[in-house]
Amino acid sequence: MPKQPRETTDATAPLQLSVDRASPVPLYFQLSQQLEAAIEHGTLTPGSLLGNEIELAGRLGLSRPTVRQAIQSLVDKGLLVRRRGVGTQVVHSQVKRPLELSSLYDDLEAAGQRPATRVLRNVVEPASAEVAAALGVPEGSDVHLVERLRSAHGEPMAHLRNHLPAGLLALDTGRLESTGLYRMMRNAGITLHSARQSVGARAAGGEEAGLLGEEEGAPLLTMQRTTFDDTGRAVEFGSHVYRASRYAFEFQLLVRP
Amino acid sequence: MPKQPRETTDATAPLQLSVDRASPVPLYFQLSQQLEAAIEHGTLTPGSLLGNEIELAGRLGLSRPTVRQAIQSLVDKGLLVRRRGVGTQVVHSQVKRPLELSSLYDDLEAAGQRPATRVLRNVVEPASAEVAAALGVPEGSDVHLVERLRSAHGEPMAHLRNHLPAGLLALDTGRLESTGLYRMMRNAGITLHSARQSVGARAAGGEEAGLLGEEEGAPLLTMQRTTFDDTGRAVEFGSHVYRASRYAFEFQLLVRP
DNA sequence: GTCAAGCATTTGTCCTGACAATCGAACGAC
DNA sequence: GTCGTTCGATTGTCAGGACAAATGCTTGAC
Repeated sequence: MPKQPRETTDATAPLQLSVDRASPVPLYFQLSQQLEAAIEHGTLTPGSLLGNEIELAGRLGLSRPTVRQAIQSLVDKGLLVRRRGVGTQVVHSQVKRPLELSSLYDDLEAAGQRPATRVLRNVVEPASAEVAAALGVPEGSDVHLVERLRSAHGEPMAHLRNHLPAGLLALDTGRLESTGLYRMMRNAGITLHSARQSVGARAAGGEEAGLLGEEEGAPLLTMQRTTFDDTGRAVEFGSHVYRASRYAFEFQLLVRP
Repeated sequence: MPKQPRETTDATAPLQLSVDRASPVPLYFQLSQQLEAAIEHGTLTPGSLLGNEIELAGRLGLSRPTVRQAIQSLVDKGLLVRRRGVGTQVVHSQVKRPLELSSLYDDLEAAGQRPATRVLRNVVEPASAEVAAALGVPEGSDVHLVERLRSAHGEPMAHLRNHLPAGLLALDTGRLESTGLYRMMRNAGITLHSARQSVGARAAGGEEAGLLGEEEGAPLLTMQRTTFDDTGRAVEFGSHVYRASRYAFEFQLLVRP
């Protein structure tokens, strides 16, 4: 019998895919964005095959490496799975968003909570041993200390203490009260890259209980975090305390093979 | 004046790099491993230039895309930084290990703590609504429930409740007491891929306080986690409670650009 | 009927070649 | 001296081709 092509359900066949070669946006990125949108939107359903790379490249007028680069970026995000001899499938899960360096301000804002910030202290002081070690600066050298109380709906949520290397950023108190620290850093051209975090819990002491509006001894969620930019330089060391009754960390981990 | 080459400190020049074309290990992987080892070992110091890709390719008898693939994998791990027009540098930081899906058992063992596990329950039961939603199975269908108490140095550390889809894994009580759940899953050929976590804190209730050896009302660290394998299937849903006085989560986040 | 071998399909790896975009430094005009 | 300009160096993007390896189905042997 003459060859009968295997019954493949190429889910991209009916899909509107196109690239604009005049655009300055890289071709592989245009393609990966369209595929990601189709997955997000449900046009590409979980488990559906993507159609083989060579045919896809031909249909779009691209080379195979370019198509592969687009697909690979989505595989890295955990949205697609490739299997040799089989094809590329949309991942099967509830998993959607990749992990992000969570910013309390952004988290609250995304939840529609209208965060408010009160700056308690905004000073330059000599670095303690702990801060110096975390930031990788000499002990006793100048570092910024920013201490803030963050609320939502008028209720205190968290007490934030952050140390930053001096001179990294203009830390205007007004801006600190109207936006988040991470956003300020990004706007200053600092690209955040990685962070080392430690999350624990402890009972509230008398002073912080009063500050946060909790009973003494109430459980608090604590986080210490050192954040690094893309050159590996430490740009922030934070010691935060959250009211456990009002906040929990949510995040997603991707395992690198 | 005739061209004077820019003073580049190509740190790879004195480095012993070589690839074995007879090996079944991909060339780019051989190279990336050697570079990673050199970084880990300190032979490649933070901030040092890597030497340009074309020259490196020529020196090793490889093509540029292969070298790029090796370098890219290390960039993805956060060990290297590329800058157009400048070169590729070893990242500058304390950051070394990429993030991992932390396993309490492995964490304790790595810390030399000799973890011990007592299995409190190991049963199959119908899935509650919460568990069914987390695992993506029908409500009321069979799921495994494993409840364990984990100790170190004879002191209880954490109370672990895990739900798994029925039939995924043979959950032998003996093995559960001698190793970790994640290790069992990996040994069964399940490749863990991603996890969605929520970390919070609360005060200990009377029952769990007794179980963990804490006072009632003592702060506890809680974690809920759904883990997915590489096909996006949920393979585990855990609700864990840790003694805040004895444990904190440490992990590292990498930000995807 | 069952199991092994073969085959088509698809991704994985690797090569060569080309041009664009960006960065840093040297150079020159003022 | 200071500020643009130019230029070399380096990574970023893209093309097209070739072969290897794994998978799953089909076919054939027993």
